[in-house]
This record gives sequence, structure tokens and C-alpha cells, in this order.
Amino acid sequence: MAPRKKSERVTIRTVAEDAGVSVAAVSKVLRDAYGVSDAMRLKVRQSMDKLSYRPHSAARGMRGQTYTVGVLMADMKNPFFPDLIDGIDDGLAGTQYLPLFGVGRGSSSVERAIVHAMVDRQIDGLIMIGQRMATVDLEGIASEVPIVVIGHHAPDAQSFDSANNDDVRGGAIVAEHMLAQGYRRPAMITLGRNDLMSADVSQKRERGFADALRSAGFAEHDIRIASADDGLDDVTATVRALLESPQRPDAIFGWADYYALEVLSAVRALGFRVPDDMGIIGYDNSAPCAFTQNNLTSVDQFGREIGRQATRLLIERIKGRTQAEHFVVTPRLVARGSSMAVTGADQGA
Amino acid sequence: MAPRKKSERVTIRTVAEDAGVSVAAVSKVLRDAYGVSDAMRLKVRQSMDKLSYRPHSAARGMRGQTYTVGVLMADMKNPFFPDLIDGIDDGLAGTQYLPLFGVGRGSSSVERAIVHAMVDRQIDGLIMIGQRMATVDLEGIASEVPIVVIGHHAPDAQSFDSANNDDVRGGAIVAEHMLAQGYRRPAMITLGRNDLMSADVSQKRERGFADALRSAGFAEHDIRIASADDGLDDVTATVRALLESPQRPDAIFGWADYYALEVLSAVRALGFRVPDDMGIIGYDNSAPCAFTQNNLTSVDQFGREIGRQATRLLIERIKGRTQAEHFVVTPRLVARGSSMAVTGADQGA
DNA sequence: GTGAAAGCGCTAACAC
DNA sequence: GTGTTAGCGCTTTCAC
Repeated sequence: MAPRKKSERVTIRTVAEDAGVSVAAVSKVLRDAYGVSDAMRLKVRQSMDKLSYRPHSAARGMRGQTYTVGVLMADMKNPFFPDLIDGIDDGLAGTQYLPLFGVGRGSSSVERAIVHAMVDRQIDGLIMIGQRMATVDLEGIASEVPIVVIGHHAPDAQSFDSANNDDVRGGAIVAEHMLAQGYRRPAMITLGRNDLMSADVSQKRERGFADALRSAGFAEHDIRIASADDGLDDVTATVRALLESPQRPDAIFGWADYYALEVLSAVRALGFRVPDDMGIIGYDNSAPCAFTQNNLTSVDQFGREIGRQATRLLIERIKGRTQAEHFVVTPRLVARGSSMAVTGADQGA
Repeated sequence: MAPRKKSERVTIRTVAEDAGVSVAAVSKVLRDAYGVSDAMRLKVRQSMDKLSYRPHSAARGMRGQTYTVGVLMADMKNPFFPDLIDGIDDGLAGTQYLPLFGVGRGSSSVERAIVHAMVDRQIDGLIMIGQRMATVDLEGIASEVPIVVIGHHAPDAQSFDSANNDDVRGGAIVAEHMLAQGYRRPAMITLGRNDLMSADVSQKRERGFADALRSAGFAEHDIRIASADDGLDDVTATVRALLESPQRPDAIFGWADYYALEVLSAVRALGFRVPDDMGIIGYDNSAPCAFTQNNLTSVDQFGREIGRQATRLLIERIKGRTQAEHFVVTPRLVARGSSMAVTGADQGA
């Protein structure tokens, strides 16, 4: 291990000596704890500034809080997550908490390892974004540390909170929009079955999508939902299979933007015109949707607000709330050129 | 703070008792330290498994290592960074180290806060990706913890390592390609001057780009490098200004892909055809470049390899190396439809 | 309102 | 090879 200047470290003891008070007094000032006079608080604060003292987090963690919250993200490639992160930053602004991120890489075992590592490092709370673990696993983690999940519906969970949009409604919105735009053979491309679990948001969107088509009079075999079983790299193959099938769809719903962008790429590569030959709709209304070259209709789930709410819930949990709270926001469709079949407006150059 | 079951925590002491050995012995097994018999190691390992013991990182950090490395990222929106992260994961695979990420949000004060927080949490080492701090600041941090920087050239730095591609060469490659493709009025859009510093990779790319044009006989006033002074949101306005200027460029180099994708969007929104009216080239060869709708020519800087090397360098530093090492890889152009003026191949549908 | 002192779970001397 | 023990920098009783 690299050498660290031992003698120079400013500790709580250094500050106490400089201010001429006890270590305990400094600790209290540090934690804004009850029972210090204004005079002492001032003296201590001045010494801390003078010595530019920074409390040693690992040491704090041994007895109390570390003021660190962990954020577990499913991956780094989903363009929707930065919106959530912005919301988390909003929620943390003005507090002492600092977010530290881990990347689960779509594997529940990696996720588990990261969660353990974070708990072992004494984080005060954990926000999980699009994680793959089952609700029962989450209950277990929740007994060790306060958690809030995003992108996982568990309305009955008591031991942890959640923040989501109404994914069933979102799926329905897409189907309704497709039909309103004059598309007649809607299809959906979704997450592979391998990693599916009942709480998964993709499944909720599928249900909303399918239910809306049923309501519109579609027969079961005309409700086409294809899954990209080998993940993101499998989307192109899945699209191709769909486009070569007897009843070729005329509109495709990608369960999330980062899938829909792949769909867009695949569809164009195969020579179809968007939106005339094929309408395409995503979910998340993430930043790339607005690019002229994508011009992707998408469902906005208000990620920043979700991030904000999740953070609020987490801090409340850390402070001691034990009753569960599940925040849900209603999504909204943002129409762009990729689904404008009726108006005939083409997109791009 | 939420209650944590105190009595149930399995500590090193619990393991020691269960295995019938001393605490020190368990600690040694834990650290793979010298001086334990095979029999004891086995016994201890079995007890650890049986009790599913997990060492308490904060406590470890008070005396030794935490086996955590920090990764400071400039932001979450740059599509190139996931490549680097993949490389870091490669480099860390098979070690005990876990990466934890912080997001600097393009602000050197936020970066500083995160670095401090990470150091206070006793991370063993730090990888900084595209950070905005000056070399002198890095020297200061390097005296507290081993660091490796990515996307910051400081070939003379002794106290820390770096991993980069040759950005000057990369800039030159772009200019050469533009001329070879028949473009006659190349321009570049780069980072705003506000956050520019001499080590910045964007500046290196500018230099390579300008030098190559000079070598090709361009006069100073024909070498056009525009900066988006208000950041990413300013790119569209910058592009518009460029396209409305008297000597309109016929090719634009975006200093990084996430800028180039904005350029592509702006150029198309203004009604220009790519690549015929306007060639566009990015830098990083990140995932979105390959999408049919982007089809963006870009410079590949082998991010995954850079991430791998950075990790290797960091671990060596943590293990005690004090001599600096600066890794540099040579970039390569990946030609796609956005710069194919000569062949006339259009892109997209 | 303030301070002394006992840990928190580990690591690393050092003694055996 | 193995065990004993003194801390690491804090927080938190509990006296005063």
C-alpha cells in the first residue's frame, strides 16, 4: 500500500486540542448533536476551518453514519439513467449525503456482490435502479440497510420503498397512439424471458400494451410481443425475424429507448422507411430521442422526478420511517417523427 | 438511523471462536498474509463459509486496505465511458477490488468534493476519467492516494500515472481523412474555452487537426475551430453560426462523439444532407456511431484497452510502485457513411 | 454543558 | 506458526 503521511493527518483530536475542548465536544459539533453551547460550537468550527479538518468516514462508519448513499445501476449504457441520477442529485443537494455508484452489469450475482460490498462499507442507504433481484431478495437486503427501488413494482412490500411510473398505463398509451396514427399491425420487442420476473417493468409494459390492443378488438394471435432473448445484441436478429414473418408488423414498440434505438437502426438497415413503412416508439423519452436522426416518439416517465422522490423516500427511511411508501407517477407520450404515419411527415434528411 | 441487528453481526471474532483459533489468524487468512499453515487456513475458510462471514470494510479501512477503488467520471452521458468501464472491469476481474463510481458533473469543485469523500472513505486507489482539475491539483491528490488519470496528458508527472490515446495524432487523422474524402472546407467544434486546460484532450485534438491542415497548405484563417462555450446545449447554436458564416464548411469534426451526434442532429435539422452537403466525424467510436441512423465516422481510441491498462497501473501503484508510467495507444479511424462524400453513398433510409 | 473513557471490527507489531 | 494486544478515528454512554 502506498505510504500515507501519518503524522500530518488532522483528526478529531487535533481539532479538540486546537480548540481547547474535548474530543466528545468536537464530535457533537460535527454531528449537529444536542448539548453544545454556541460559544463552543463557534470555537470548534473555527478550528475545523483553520485546520481544514475532514472527518474520517471509515472511522465514523464504525459507530454511526457514513453519510454515503449507494446507488446500484443496472448498467452504464442506458441513456435514461442519467435523468434519474439528475433527480438523485437534486434530492441530495443541501444534505451531507454523497452518492456512490455501482454497476450491476445485468447480472444478479454481480448485483449481490455490489450490495454486499456497499453494506460492508457502511453506506447509510441504497437506491437500486432497474435491478434484477427478486422481491424476496430485496426484503433480505432491506433488513440490513434502508433501500428504495426504481423500476421494480412491489406495491405490497413493507420493508422497502419504491419510485416508479405506471408502466401498465405507459404500455397502453403506446398501443393507443399506434392505432390512432393509423398503424394496423403493432408489435413489441421486449426483454428476454431469461431475466424476466413478475415485478419487471418490461412485463408491465407488455401487459398494458396487450390489454389496450385487446380492448381495441385484436385477437390473441394478432398481439405480437417478441423478446430479444440474448439481450441488446439480439435486437437486430429479433427485428429481422419480425420483418420477415408472414404478417409483417407496421409499427414496433421497443420496451425502452435503448432497445428502440437499436430497432430503428435495424429497421433502416433493412431498407424500411420510418415512419411510413414502419412506426417506431420507445419508452423513457431519454435524451437521444430528440436528435433529428432518431426523432423517436417515446413515453416520458419523468425520470428526474422519480429520482427526486426516491431520494426523499430514502432519506426518510434513514431517518427512521418504517412504514412503506410507493411513489407512482403517470407517464405521458411525446410524439415525434418516428410514428407520424398519418401526417406522412418523414424524418431526417 | 435505521436499526441494525447488532447481536447478529458475524465478526472476525465470531469466526475465530468457531474455528478455535485467534483473531490474528483469521485476519491473516483474510489477507492471504504470510505465516499460516494449510490446516489452519482450511479450518478458518470453512468457518467463514459456514457463518457466511463478510469482513467489515470500514473497520479494515481504519488500519489497512478497503479493497475499494474509486472511479471518478466526468459525467454519465458520454457514451464513450462505458467502454472504459468495461476495461476497468476486465482489469479488476479476479482481484479482490471493487470499483465504486462518482460523477463529477463537469465541475472541478464537485470533483474535488467527491475525491475528498472517496479519500475519507479510505479507497485504496482512484481512476479519474476526463476530470477537469489541473495537473498541480492532481499532484496534491496523488500524495494522499494512488491515482491514474484517463483523458489527461501529463507525460512529465511523476506522482501519478495516466492512460490515453495519442490525441494529437487522432486530430490529424480526422483532418487527413476529410481531405482524402474530397472535403475542402473542414471545421471543428470543440469544448468551450471556459474549461479548457493545457492537458485537455480536446486541445490536443485541435492541435493535431490544425497542424495537419497547415501541412496540407491551409492558411491560418482557413483553419476553423469553433468552441461551444456553454457546453453541450450550445452545440446547436454553434453549428448554426458555422453554417451561416460566409465560408460555410463542408465537413465538421466534433471533438468527441457525444458532441458529433449533436452536430449531426443540428446539421440535419437545418436541412443539409449528410455526407453530401456536409461530412461529419466524431471521436471515440462509441456504440451509437454504428447505428444506421447515425452511421458516424469516428476515431477509435480503444477505450476498453485504455481502461484495462489504467487498472493495471493503479494496482501496481497500490502495491507500491513509485516510478510513474504513462500509457499511450495509437488511435485509428473507423470510416462510416457520415464522411463518404467521394463514394457518394448516402446513409439512412 | 462538558469531558473521560469504552468500544466499533479490524490490522499489524511483537511475543511466544 | 500462532496468539496477545495496542491501536486506527470516530461515536456514545455516563459522570461530573
